[in-house]
Amino acid sequence: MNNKVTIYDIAEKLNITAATVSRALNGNPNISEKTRETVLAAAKEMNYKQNKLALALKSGKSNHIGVIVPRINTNFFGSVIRGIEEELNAKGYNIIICQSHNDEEMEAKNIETLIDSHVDAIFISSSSKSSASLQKVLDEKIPLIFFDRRKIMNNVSSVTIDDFAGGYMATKHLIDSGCRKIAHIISGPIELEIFKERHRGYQQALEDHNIDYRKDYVLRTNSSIEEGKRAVEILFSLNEKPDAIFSASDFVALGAIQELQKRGIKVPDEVSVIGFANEPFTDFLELSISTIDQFPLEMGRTVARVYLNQETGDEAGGNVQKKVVLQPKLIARKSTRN
Amino acid sequence: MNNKVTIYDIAEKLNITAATVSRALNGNPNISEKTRETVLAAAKEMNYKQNKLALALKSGKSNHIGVIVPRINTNFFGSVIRGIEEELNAKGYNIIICQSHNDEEMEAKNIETLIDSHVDAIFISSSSKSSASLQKVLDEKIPLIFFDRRKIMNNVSSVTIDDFAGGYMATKHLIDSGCRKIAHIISGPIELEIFKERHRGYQQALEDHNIDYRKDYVLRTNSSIEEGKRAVEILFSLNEKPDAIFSASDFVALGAIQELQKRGIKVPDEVSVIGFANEPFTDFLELSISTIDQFPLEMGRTVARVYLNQETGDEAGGNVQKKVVLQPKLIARKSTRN
DNA sequence: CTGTTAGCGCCTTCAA
DNA sequence: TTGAAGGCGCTAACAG
Repeated sequence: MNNKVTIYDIAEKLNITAATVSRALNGNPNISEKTRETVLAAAKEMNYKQNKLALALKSGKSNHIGVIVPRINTNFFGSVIRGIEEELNAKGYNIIICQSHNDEEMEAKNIETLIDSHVDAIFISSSSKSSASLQKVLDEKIPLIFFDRRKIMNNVSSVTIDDFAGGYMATKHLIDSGCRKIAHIISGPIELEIFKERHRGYQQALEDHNIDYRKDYVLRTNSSIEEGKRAVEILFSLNEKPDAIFSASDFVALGAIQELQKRGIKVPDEVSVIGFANEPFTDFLELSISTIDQFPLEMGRTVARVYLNQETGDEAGGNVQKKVVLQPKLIARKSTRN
Repeated sequence: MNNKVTIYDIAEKLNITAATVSRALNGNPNISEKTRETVLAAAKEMNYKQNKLALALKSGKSNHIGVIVPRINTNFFGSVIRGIEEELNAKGYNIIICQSHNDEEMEAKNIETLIDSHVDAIFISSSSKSSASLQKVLDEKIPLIFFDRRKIMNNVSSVTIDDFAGGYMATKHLIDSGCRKIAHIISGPIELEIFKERHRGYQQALEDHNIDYRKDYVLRTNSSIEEGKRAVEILFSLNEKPDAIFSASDFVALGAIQELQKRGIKVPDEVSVIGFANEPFTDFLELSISTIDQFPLEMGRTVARVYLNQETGDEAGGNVQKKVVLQPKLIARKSTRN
């Protein structure tokens, strides 16, 4: 029952040559209608299946796409991947997923593996400061597309959200509700564009509303609940305590809220808190958390489409790379006043 | 800069033959130390990289493993995949992920694609009632391993948790805390083993404590927050209202709690609620949700190990398939009394 | 120890 | 319209 039927088997049975079988199977026009039908019938009957490995070797195209994310078990990345998959599966691609765990070395290794596997393209939300590994991808002439976390590189398409706008709208939302002493938690490596931009949006919003930027109101942490608690400890040991917190991560926002409540500080009445990413749990809580939606599913679909477009459009000529920027959306919930 | 160096290029440069190069590269003992060193040096210098596609075609082994899950963007499956990946990447495998969306047809299509891609094995948390597609995998002599949601098939290893025990301990926990009118929500297709088993555990616990099984206390839903709310609507329109709910899904448990609270029913004082899966959000809530932990990371790692073992152990002879059953753990939180 | 040959399964010129 | 031949890159069997 093991399926090892090749075009040679079909050819033999039909007393023709493998080349003809190949032609029939691939819709090559230089073949008589009759032979084509015969071949197709035989192929079906013999339960023939094209060996994609042979095809890949021959054509140099594997129909596999590599996707690298920091981690898979978060709603944001899970949804992006889902979007990519939906779009790409329909076109006959499979996706190979790698996790970098926010580690530059691991990411480099993932890239290595994917190149080795001859993927047709790599989509990445990069955790690297250096672009060395990424450059390798380009050197191999493998299309590279950034999503969410991009780096500045030539000839590389990207799909991101406008993190500056996200930071701005979060901060403005706090300001509009009357907050003036707004802290910001940079909940990830400041080297990454996304955090820089969110921070920049924060700064700009303050400036536009004539609020001084205070260095002691800006903290750097990792993205975890624990770190959110610690951040509050630090912020509330200051002489002048903040009346609002804009965290670049929902998890940190949650930790902050928990610590505030533990200290008997009322959210949002005394301190407003807003997060980033719209992870589902933010909506589950009794005190639901205001946040910024990044439309991950849409992002994933867009990444896939950008790739497909630039593949088919290549001959048209020239630079087809594209920088798509999606607009984030403020989701106002109970952890902030309105 | 495009890297197209083959063993022929190396051979040519060194005035030897490709076969010798291959031998040197693969640690074949039949070769002089001197040539080996020369080849290795040249390979490094020329930045040679083995073409895995050619290797795959030649050997019939792709070093890709297909993984099929209902959906990827849930903590449970995300973590399982993470566990699989950790273990398998280290051994040079890549994993290809497919989502079935709980749809039998989609799952069949995924299987088809993976077979076509010549994956070395398929790991699946199956959503199918029929085993037809799964049988195809076996017909192709591709190792198949179930995790979480298994089906009864010969020659197939599986890694699951003891869902019966999970259902039993959840129910017993409610009974121990004084509940007697315990409802059960089967939050998924009853055709799936996992739900049958959890239900059986529920029944057994009732029986062991001399509590009658009431059909009107057992509901079937999908796994969503909305369905949890609806379930409460139905249960609390009964004459004799339950004093506890055991849901086979955390999401449904959450919905149920929200609806109960909306109705002014105190959780856990008037009604206790326990879920299943230990999704992270269950611990984030102010009223944290009691649940059953399934150790997804461990499950993923185990699946990978079972595969690796049965691959290497094959020669040893005979049936190496294995049924691993992990023990779940009760996580008592605030949504139940203790 | 090394070279020659053949083949994994497919596609694609070049001839006929 | 079809056949013959060669090659994608690698490995393994058989000679020498």
